[in-house]
Amino acid sequence: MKFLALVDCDNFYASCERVFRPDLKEVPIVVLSNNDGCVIARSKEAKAMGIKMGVPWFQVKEAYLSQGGKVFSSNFALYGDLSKRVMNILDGMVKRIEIYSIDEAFLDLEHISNLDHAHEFGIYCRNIIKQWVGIPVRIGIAPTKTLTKVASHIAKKKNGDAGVFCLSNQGHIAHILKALPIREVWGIGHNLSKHLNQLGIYSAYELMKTDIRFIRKKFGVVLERTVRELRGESCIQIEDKIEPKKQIVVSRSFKERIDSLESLKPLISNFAVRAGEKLRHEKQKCSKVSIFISTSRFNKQLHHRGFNTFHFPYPVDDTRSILMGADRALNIIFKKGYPYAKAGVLLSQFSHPTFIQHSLFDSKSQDQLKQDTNLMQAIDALNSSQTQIYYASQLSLGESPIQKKMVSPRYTTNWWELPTTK
DNA sequence: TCTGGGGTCCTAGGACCC
DNA sequence: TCTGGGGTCCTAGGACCC
Repeated sequence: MKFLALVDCDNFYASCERVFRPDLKEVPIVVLSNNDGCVIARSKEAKAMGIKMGVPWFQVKEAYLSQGGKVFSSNFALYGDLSKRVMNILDGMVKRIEIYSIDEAFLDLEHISNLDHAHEFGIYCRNIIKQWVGIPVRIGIAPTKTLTKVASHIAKKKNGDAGVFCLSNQGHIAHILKALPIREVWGIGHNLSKHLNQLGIYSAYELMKTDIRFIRKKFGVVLERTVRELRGESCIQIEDKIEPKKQIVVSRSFKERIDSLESLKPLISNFAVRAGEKLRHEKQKCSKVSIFISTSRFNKQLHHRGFNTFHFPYPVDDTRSILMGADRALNIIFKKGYPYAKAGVLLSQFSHPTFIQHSLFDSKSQDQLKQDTNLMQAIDALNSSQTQIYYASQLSLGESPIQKKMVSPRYTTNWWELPTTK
């Protein structure tokens, strides 16, 4: 039998905050989104206090803090670095690994054919990661990706267990799926689960037993794959090659509402500059830049969402072009009198930079294009060091519209913020 | 008063062509 | 000018994920 494993870090952001703060062992921890808006991670203790995922911070703040809970703004420099360390360890243990998200990876256990050995391997992995990085993980082992997700879900529920759960024989799988609501199945979100419930399908077991042609006809190929995977038929492969991105998004909610074009422009410029950096980092060029702006979802009276795309005549990776396109698109969608709460820049339709399609009307010579590339490289190099340089249209330093009041030190990625001992 | 950010895939429908 | 089917390409929108 062939096994896959899903390695999933427990309460990842909260666990990261704990790595350099042993004093916070067993203390409730929550981590907040940008602007300290809502809760995006909770430690086991915070969950036990009834703090829900995604809940607005202001709603729970008082009660939570008064009970001794600890809170952090998100510190992605730290989380990203600790994630890399975990993934590096896993990468050294198997031939094929798919890093699925910042805190999850699928492993191909092709070297293991025996269930007991798979279980032992899981425990070994878990101990090594705990010892070397300090992050607790749980591991689900099963014949398909969807079933490893189920196994990992069970491992989470079974507190005090080894944190490793294997799911292999049909009888055992059926038994587990009977007690699993479809909403918990990977690939079944809020809408699908409502729809399926209306058809009388509530448990993962009932879904698994539903006629596959009916599923395909009524819901399409995506759900069909899920059902097959629940039956133990592997349909979703491990993607161990890193595919180039197909789009890049930079977006933020604002601390305060913005209703003037003059205030919005520098913010959009900031997003566009950041998007350009990401694009060059990916070694891509884009043919489209889109801008979106929207009022708060919760403001029912003054509601407006704008979206517009600027098409470049040929693929670009030059920030100055992106800024120009972004500005044009923004001018088209902006409407006066609306309190905008969020905006973003989206780059898409990528092509590799060595592929240069010349425009009929483009008069730039090879030398000029080369100069542009050099300029961008120079700016990127400066900005990744201590020095920062800005485009005129960007917001000046010190006026960051994003609020982060309770961020922890970047212990592992910044020389000035290394942990110290007394 | 205050409600995240960054992705992917699939499908339906329109434009255009023969 | 109208008639008709079928194919491709593109886009917007909806669903999902962490």
